[in-house]
Amino acid sequence: MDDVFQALSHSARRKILDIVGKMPGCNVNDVAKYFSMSRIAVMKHLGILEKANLLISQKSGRSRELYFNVVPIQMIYDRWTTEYSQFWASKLTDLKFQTETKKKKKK
Amino acid sequence: MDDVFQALSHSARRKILDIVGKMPGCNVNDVAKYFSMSRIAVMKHLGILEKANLLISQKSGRSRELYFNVVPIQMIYDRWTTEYSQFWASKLTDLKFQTETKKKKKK
DNA sequence: ATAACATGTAACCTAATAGTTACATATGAC
DNA sequence: GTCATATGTAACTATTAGGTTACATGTTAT
Repeated sequence: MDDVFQALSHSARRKILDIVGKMPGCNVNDVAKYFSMSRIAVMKHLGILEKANLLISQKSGRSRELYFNVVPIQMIYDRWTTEYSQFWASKLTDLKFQTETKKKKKK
Repeated sequence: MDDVFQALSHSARRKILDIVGKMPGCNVNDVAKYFSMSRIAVMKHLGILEKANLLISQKSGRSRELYFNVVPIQMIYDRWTTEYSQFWASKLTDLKFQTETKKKKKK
């Protein structure tokens, strides 16, 4: 679980997930074009995502096809909707917490 | 958003959230008792959680009362249920897209 | 065969994490 | 006031993260 959260903690990696999610089967260079950092840096991010099982890759010829895997996210979703379900109902009605956090909300 | 995922990426911090969630208003030492690491290390974790807005603290006398805040988690939940909703139902997409996207990279 | 392309590996640098110990400050009990 | 308690701050260390450039390997096209 650490790996998944760690992988998702970097905006570049979440962006990669969005890109691959919209372009299933795209390769490393396709993804790297969206970033200003070097291709090697992108590959390291891909490696982290793959280690967290959020990406699946498959070699095809000289290129590597990338696929987004939603299962680990589903796992986290399940944890939150079960273990934290008690807080969802209670805190949603308490508007004090929401207004406090509304300003500092960013992407 | 980086802060929230980063905060959740360490199992000790997720454990802290569980502890504080079950003991609202508990203080730093109460939490530290659950860990073998030093109190200062625990305080650093608390600081990270507080910076991510997952914890709210309030001084009361000589101790600090801790509360779990579910709002940032709800924010993430919203993102996943909206942006990734396409993947939830059917995570297997046909392979038509990948051939199309690869041709477009002609330049 | 050779050139262009896609990916992989190695070595290196800087900054942030995660932890420690030692000391300082503030408060409640007596 | 004195002392135990609860928290806070400072300084240090080791490891990991995130990035770079240079070079190597494998594959497709001409």
